[in-house]
Amino acid sequence: MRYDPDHKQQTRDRVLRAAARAIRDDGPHRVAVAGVMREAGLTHGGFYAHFRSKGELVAAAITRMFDDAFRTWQRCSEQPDARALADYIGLYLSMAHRDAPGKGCPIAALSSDLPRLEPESRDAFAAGARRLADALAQPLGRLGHEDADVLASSVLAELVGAITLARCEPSRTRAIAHLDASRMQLLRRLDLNDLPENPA
Amino acid sequence: MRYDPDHKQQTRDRVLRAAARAIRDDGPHRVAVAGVMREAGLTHGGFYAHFRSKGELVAAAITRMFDDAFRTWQRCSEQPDARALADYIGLYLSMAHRDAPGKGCPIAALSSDLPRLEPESRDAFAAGARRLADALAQPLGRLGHEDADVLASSVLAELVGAITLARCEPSRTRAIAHLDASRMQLLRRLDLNDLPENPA
DNA sequence: TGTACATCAGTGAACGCGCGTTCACTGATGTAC
DNA sequence: TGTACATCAGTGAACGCGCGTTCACTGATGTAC
Repeated sequence: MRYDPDHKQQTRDRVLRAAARAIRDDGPHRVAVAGVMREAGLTHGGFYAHFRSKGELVAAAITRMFDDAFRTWQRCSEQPDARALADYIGLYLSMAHRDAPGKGCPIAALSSDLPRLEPESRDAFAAGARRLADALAQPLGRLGHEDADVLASSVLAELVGAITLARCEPSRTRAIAHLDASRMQLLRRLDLNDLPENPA
Repeated sequence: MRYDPDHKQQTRDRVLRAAARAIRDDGPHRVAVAGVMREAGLTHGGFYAHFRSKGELVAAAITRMFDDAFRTWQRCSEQPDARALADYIGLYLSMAHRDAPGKGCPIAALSSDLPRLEPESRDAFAAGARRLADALAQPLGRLGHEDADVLASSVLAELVGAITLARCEPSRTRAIAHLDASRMQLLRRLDLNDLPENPA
């Protein structure tokens, strides 16, 4: 081994990170291999030393996005259940999230591209989405909600839909209205309205 | 005028119909002008007699999609308010809708492509989405819900999100579970559970 | 009614461009001696 | 410690392909006489 054994792995990671952002921002079909490599500080020719094809990159990047998304949830879930849910809803339905698809939830960022991707990517995506839905169900169950799985699916649906509507709306005022509407309805549905205001 | 004065208009309509389906199924960036023209029974060269650019086609097709989507709602809304809402929710959250993005709701079919489109298309899209949200608010208001606009936004978000989750899920069983979960939650939220079963 | 003609919707070859992919090469690195 | 060397991550020119767009042309049509 001529180079640090971690060297290649680190490069691959840089490429993946660049891809995960670019794919969410520009869509899997508009992202170009050369552009991703450039963002990672490399030239396009070296790409195939790390991935067998663009499709393989997309699938790997999707897995990575969901790992990041799950980490966001985990940070919230270090708090008590009600607080965790309310905080996650607040983060998810924020204008910061609306304005930065490249750093946000892969479901919202890639939803309509998904049916058009290769099976490899679709499976990575489905696994990530299930993991997130399952994670949300746990505090809901502990808080005494019946059919926590059903409720979690419904909550995730409203989160995804609300950020989608907010992103489709060029007017910032109206985008905020969509986010606020779903936040209010979700907090009411989940009985989280009596929480003290979050300083963050 | 050598041809029937409607002739060119009819051709343009055929192209638009083909584009509206293809754009929803394959995404605006994967749709090729030549393919749309072929589906309309023409060759690609004639395209520019009808549209100034592919971007103009996409914007016009988006307007058309929302006209179709709005007509679906209007058919439901010929019934009493509660029935109209329940039927629309049932149609929207059906596996038939999940399996045919090309004939379904443009918001769900194009959501993540939208931030990447030209302003012309974005504006056509926003106008269509507002029209649908406003339409849903009316029966909700008449049924006595406070803040009908807020509720309509929240309902539309859950509809869009649920069909999105169902389309991201390769397993049909799990896709049905997502649709059922949101249908149950929506009917409960809107107090539509005591309606007699719909024969359709 | 019949014929020559003007119109213009539609045709298809051609263009430049960006993309995914390949491949012969480079040069920085750690190792063997 | 110093030098020759083998490795291999990364380079960049080149490829074929599909796409959006252009344009000179065709031929079916209704009209003028």
